[in-house]
Amino acid sequence: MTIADTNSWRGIQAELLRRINEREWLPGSLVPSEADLAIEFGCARATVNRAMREMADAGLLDRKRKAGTRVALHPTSRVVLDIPIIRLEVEQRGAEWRYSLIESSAEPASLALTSRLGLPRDSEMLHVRSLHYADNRPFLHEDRWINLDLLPHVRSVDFSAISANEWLIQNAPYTAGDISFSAMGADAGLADLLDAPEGAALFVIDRITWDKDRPVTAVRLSYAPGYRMNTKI
Amino acid sequence: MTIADTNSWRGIQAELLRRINEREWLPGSLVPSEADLAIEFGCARATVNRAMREMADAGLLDRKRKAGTRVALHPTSRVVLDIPIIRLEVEQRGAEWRYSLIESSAEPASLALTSRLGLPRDSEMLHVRSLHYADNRPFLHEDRWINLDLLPHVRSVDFSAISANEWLIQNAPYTAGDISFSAMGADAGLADLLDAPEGAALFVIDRITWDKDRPVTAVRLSYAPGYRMNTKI
DNA sequence: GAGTGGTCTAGACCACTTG
DNA sequence: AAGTGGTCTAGACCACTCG
Repeated sequence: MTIADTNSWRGIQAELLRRINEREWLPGSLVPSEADLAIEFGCARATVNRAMREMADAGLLDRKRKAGTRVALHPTSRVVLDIPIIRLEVEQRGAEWRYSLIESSAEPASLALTSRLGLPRDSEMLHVRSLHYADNRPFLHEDRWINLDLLPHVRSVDFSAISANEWLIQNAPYTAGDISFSAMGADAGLADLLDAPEGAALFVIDRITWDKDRPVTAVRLSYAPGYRMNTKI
Repeated sequence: MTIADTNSWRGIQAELLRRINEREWLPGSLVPSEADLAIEFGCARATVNRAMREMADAGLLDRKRKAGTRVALHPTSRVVLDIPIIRLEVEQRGAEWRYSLIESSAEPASLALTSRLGLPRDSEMLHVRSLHYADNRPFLHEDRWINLDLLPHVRSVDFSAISANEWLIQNAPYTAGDISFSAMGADAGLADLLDAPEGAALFVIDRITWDKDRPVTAVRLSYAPGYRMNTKI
């Protein structure tokens, strides 16, 4: 029928998606077992498994041993965001990237921060603030705290030559991270830096990364007004 | 060594991740071929493939035939967001969900919208606006346009009884979607509806869904101030 | 041309869960 | 107890792409 009706796993996946999309298989209903589908499509069971596993990962199917496979009741759409290095993000937009360091100094971190990170209160951390530009217009403000216990030699890095964002990606591996996205009104300081009116709505990303339960860095990225983060389903 | 050093694909993947995280394999460097790793781990090549494929999907490895596999230079972190039905999102926060329809009427859509959707200009679409509440406080404003050509019987749906969000998920399959996230200041109308000051920073999701190149619906979700979208890496 | 990853097979055993 | 998905194997052929 379709272009991909070879008995490849992609072709099978496309057919299964069709049956779900066209309501041939209703939400919540039991679908045939891998073995049966393998017979129907004339292929090995592993091929059917390859097709269905991805759909289960994507939340379209619910699979349980013995109980079999069902079409998911609430197909929560799963969105994948790629968060690149800021320099690359700017350059991908066809703009020229520029960067300027505002401040880099070791300071005792706030109680709010140390408690979130599980560090002793008043721990000294490296506070790095900088601005990233796209075509000489402010693009985002990076406000970062780096764990000096974990990365002591970061004290001697010259963050006017390389952005903290990029240095960390290349030098500080992490195993987990928490991210949150929100909207905030620009305070006077941010408004000035981003060349925006005070109170302007800013898109904000807060991220904390961990290396096996030890915090690496906490950062807030505040984008200049008008920024959109795009993706596809 | 580690807990999972059985020669399962998970164990192998953990070991590969360790080599990357601990800089045993440097970014950009060539890693052994699947065949060599299979010998090293004493398993079948398919098992190594299973471990590495996922890492390539996640952006940690770059794989090319003949050229081999390299550790990615810029490990762009990949974030997965689950976007559930709004009712479930509210209930998952432990709040009581309530919903109120503001408007539902067939109207000619703006040129901006019809051109984005690839519809004839002045096409009539169903415009549905509603408010979702969490514990009786405004949670988000849903402003939606539905393609009447594709879904003619939507005219007779009573959107005061079921939210457009939920009705569409259950009745209108889609095959693709564009999503964008941004921050916007609340205009007078939204401020009033969301019980927020005018100009307050709102987190906004714009989404257009398609069923094989035919637009299904375009929606803007404007969240009340303070909303955060959280996830993990 | 040759090396690498992409995929498929036929079979096997196991883990989990339900009846 | 039995059915289902999860995984692994040994082998095979193919597609791609680099040298």
